[in-house]
Formats: sequence, C-alpha cells, structure tokens
Amino acid sequence: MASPLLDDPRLTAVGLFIEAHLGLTARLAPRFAEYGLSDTEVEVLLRLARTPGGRLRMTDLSAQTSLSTSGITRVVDRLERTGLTTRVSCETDRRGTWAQITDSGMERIVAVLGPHLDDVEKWFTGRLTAGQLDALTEALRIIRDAVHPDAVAGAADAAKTAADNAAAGAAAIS
Amino acid sequence: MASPLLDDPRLTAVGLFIEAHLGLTARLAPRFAEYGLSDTEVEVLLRLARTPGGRLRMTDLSAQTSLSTSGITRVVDRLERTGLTTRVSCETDRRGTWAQITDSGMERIVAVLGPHLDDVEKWFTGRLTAGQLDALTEALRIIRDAVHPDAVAGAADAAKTAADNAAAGAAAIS
DNA sequence: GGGTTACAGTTGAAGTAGCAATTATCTACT
DNA sequence: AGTAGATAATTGCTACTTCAACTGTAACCC
Repeated sequence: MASPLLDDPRLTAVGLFIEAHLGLTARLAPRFAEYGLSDTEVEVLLRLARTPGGRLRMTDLSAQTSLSTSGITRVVDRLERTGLTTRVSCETDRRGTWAQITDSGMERIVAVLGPHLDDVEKWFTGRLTAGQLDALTEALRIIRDAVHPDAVAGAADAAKTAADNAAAGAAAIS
Repeated sequence: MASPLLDDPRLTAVGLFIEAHLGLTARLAPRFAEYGLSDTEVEVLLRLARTPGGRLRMTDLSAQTSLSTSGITRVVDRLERTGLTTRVSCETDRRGTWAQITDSGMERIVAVLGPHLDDVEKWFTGRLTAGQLDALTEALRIIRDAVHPDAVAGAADAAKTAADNAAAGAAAIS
C-alpha cells in the first residue's frame, strides 16, 4: 500500500525548508505586531526605506514582494491610513502611482529593525557557524535566482527607478 | 536619513530565505492544482499517508502542520467533501476524531507525488551539488529544531499514535 | 490622426486563515 | 461519587489575499 515515494529524501528536504520557514516567520511576527505592523507591511516599508528617494511604483512593489498588484493596493491603503506611506501620482505616466514612505514610516521601520535583528540573530543567524551561514546563503541564492527571476529583473528596473528618483530630487522625500 | 540597519547582512539572509521559499512554493503549487489539491491539502494528505494506519487525530494534524485546529477542521471538511478523507470517531476518547485517509485519497496523493518530485528536482534539489544540498539540509534542520520544537514533541506523540494504530489493526484502513 | 492593443491601478466577489467562544468529554483530587 | 479544571473539536466573526472585471492612460501601427 505505502508508496516508496512517500519517503523520498527530496520530500524530506522540501519539508524541512517549509517547516523552518514557517517556524522562523512565526517567531519573528510577534515583534512586528508589537510595533503595530504585519509582516507584509514590514516587507513593503523595508523595500521603500531601502530605495533612494523612499518611493516605488505600485507595480514594482508587487514584483519585489509576495503580493499581487491587488494586494499591494490594499497594503498601501492600510499603510496610508496609519500615515506610514503616501500616494504620489506619477508626473510622467499618469496611470502610475508612487508609494512614498513618510518620515513617520521611516521612523517606525527603523525602530522595529533593531529588535527585529536581535530576533533574527536569536532564531536564525546566531544558531549557525559562519561557515554554515555562508553555505546556507549561497544555496538559498541559487534557489532564489532559479525560482524568482522577477527579483533580478526587478533589480534592473530598480536601477532605472533610482535614476528617476535622483532626477526628481530630494524635495519630495516627505 | 538612511539607517545602517537597513543594509545589515542578516536582513539580507532572512530576505533570501523568505524569497526562496516563496518562489519555490509558487513553482510547486500549480502541480497540486492540476490534481485538484491545494498545498495545505497536500500537506495533510501526506501526513496521513505516511502514518501507519493512515489516520491522525485532528490535534496531531494541527501540531504537525502549519494550521490551527480550526484550520484543520476546515481542511478536513474540504477533503471529506471530495472523498479523500473520512472522519472516524475515537473509541477510547469520545472527544477525539481521527482523520482517516481513504483509498481514493491515497491514490491521489501517490499520483501527484511523482510529478511533484520532478518539480522539486527541477527547482530545488537538482540545482545544488550533493555537498550544497547536505549543507543546506543540515542548516535548515538546526533552524527548524530551534523554531519549531512542536515538531519534535509531535514526533514523540506520533510514536504513541502509531502504537494505537497498530493496536486498532488493519481493519479500519479504508 | 484614429484605432487597436497593452498596461497601471483599483474594486467587487469569493475563498482561506486565525482568534475567541462554545460544547462535550476526560482527568484528577477530595 | 462529585466537582473543578483541562482538553478535543467545532463554529461565528473578522481580516487578508487572490482572481477577474473595470477605468483611465500610454504606445504602437496604419
């Protein structure tokens, strides 16, 4: 009755991957909640905070995160409602909208980042030797590049976006 | 304005982890859908299929998967509606319910497993050298054991459950 | 230029998840 | 035996996400 496939080591490997991810994110989420954020909101704020100019098009956000454009619309709705981001309409393409992180948003994400990194250290990076961490990171990068090419394409777009942002100047930062 | 924390390498490591996981599961899901299953349903069927006797208490399923007991109730509802599992009331504890995989459920999970493993090979294990895969697995196991101790405790319970199942005999298998 | 096609973002509807409350049952203590 | 507290499973409610449909704008091609 039992198929040998049920015990395939590849199945164990994926299972381990999924369990580790699930458990880790479950450990990290409470800290975000403490600062009034969900993991999705942190992801969006982080992307914006790391982008020169602090803003990104809705579509770019969608490509860089785990969310559909529809999902992005709604996260940005929530973030805007709490004053952490603002929508800025795009001058050169009137279909477009920038999601712009506000000063308040930047303060919030920077505030949560310290404790968050402590959590990461405690549950993830601190559990591994430097060699193990390097090996893990390398393997993850290979997988990521294979399964999520958009992130790479998005990086190319990001360069263009950064250039646009630079052109737009610092006046619009908040 | 930009905090140095925004570029912390630990942040990159977690990000890579999350992106790789997200991308991988996104690549694997369409195959499940092809067989009329969601990833949650596959997870539940797989746990049942691997358990001697093909059945597990709702609570055990909850501990071993990514779902709350409430979530398990609903997944098993769906699986039961499509005839892939059945509920069997527990003789020795009348509060309890077994989720029992049916012949149909077993056929379905075994059928999807072959193509699924091909996908896993294509997007995950096949991209890494044997050494890289070992290193990855080892690191993941360390993380998993740290963040998801329930899985270990659940294993102890599973031994007990297996004993119960053996006692119940083969008559109830389908 | 005028029309077709593609794209950015939003919205409505539906599905899936968790939390908290509820019911039924078990365990332990006196 | 009887009561108090824990536990198993389910259900109501709410929040979040996606898919598909829609609006407005841009790009292309004749």
